[in-house]
Amino acid sequence: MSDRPGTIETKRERAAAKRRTLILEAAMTCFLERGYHQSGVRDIAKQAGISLGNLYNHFPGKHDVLVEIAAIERAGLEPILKLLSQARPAKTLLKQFIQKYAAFVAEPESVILTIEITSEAIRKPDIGELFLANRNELVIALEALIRRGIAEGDFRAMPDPHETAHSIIELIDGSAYRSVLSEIAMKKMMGNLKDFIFAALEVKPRRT
Amino acid sequence: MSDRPGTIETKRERAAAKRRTLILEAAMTCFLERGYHQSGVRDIAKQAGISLGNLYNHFPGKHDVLVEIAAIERAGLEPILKLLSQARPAKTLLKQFIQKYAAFVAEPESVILTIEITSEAIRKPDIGELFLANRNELVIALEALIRRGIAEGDFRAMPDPHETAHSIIELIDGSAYRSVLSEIAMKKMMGNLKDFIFAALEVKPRRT
DNA sequence: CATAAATGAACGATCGTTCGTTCAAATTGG
DNA sequence: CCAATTTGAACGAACGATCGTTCATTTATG
Repeated sequence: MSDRPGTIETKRERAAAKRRTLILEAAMTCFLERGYHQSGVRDIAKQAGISLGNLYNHFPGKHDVLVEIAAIERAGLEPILKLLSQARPAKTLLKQFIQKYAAFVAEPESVILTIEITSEAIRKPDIGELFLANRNELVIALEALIRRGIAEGDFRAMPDPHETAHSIIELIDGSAYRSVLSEIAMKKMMGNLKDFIFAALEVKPRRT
Repeated sequence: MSDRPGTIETKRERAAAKRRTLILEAAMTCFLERGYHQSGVRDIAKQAGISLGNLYNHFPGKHDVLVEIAAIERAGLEPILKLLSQARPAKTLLKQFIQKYAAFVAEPESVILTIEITSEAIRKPDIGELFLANRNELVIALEALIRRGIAEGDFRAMPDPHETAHSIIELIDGSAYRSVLSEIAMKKMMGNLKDFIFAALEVKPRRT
């Protein structure tokens, strides 16, 4: 009974993991309030309630904090990915996808963090790749849904379902940005958004 | 003949104006290469080939340089606005608009500057308002074109042409961002882009 | 000669990071 | 099972660099 390395180790690790998430949450708060470049490492440490030096015991540097946040942020897409893989009618699923994805990306937190991350991604390859990888996962899933919809006769045969999937996501993203930057309720945009997307996808016209 | 204030003034003013544009171009170069927050005032001055202090004879501060650049950047939209007000068939005009606007916003310079400006606009109201004002001008013009197209029977009667105009622009912007960030030629996206937009607007389906 | 333009040193603040130190907890030796 | 030892989390002063801005001074111009 002299050594219970597992238990002992996890005790320390648990504490360290707790500190890490504490720092990440603090950093996210700072980045949201002041922006990435305007947030000093001291601000993050103070917000997290720990010392400046200790932050560097948990993260190699400021950049790595943002990388981790970028990873966490897009992890919120998982339930939406789950939704897309269900075996329900394509139209129904697409409608639900638009609703849920729009609600997710129209959160002010999400919009601001995404802009912050995007602007950093221009010159930091690791952040850019992370961003694109997550985006692509979503596009692939949506493309599969569209292809199924075409096969089942719900959607028209469009030239490039992959590009169409991109377009749909870019459309929702754009609306979400605008709703936050112009302070317009996303609710007010949803009607047109669904109408626009379905008009672009459906076989039949709206009723002339 | 001791004073010819008009001539003398304009001579000085011409020189000053030249310096101003020189500084703005230098700043744009810096912001593109390094980003706004990573570009120091010294970098801009050095790039412009003038002294640090002299920059402050022409601009109150760094922030004002970005404001001016934001104004210049979006001034490039004027020819596109002109296009939209022509008296040609709505379909033709829309097609040309998509082509020209896409070509304009898909320039890497344009994308990077826009992201840089957007991320700054979140917390700087004057930049945000400038950005939205220019954007709105474009939307209004496009909305007018869409309404005309509906009246002339080219486009379907959609619930909200203003929102539709927003959607079209957001769609093109989104594609442009992606073409730059993912290093995909905009040309490859144009086909789907036009197809998507026209499918969303047209009265008739594609041919079932 | 008066006035505006141009200069770069200097300012205080803040940046991201490193450092030596402290100290409680974990591990080991007896 | 206690004492000695090792570990690494926590700290905040300190570092050099750079930030945006100001200002006294020099240079050029009308």
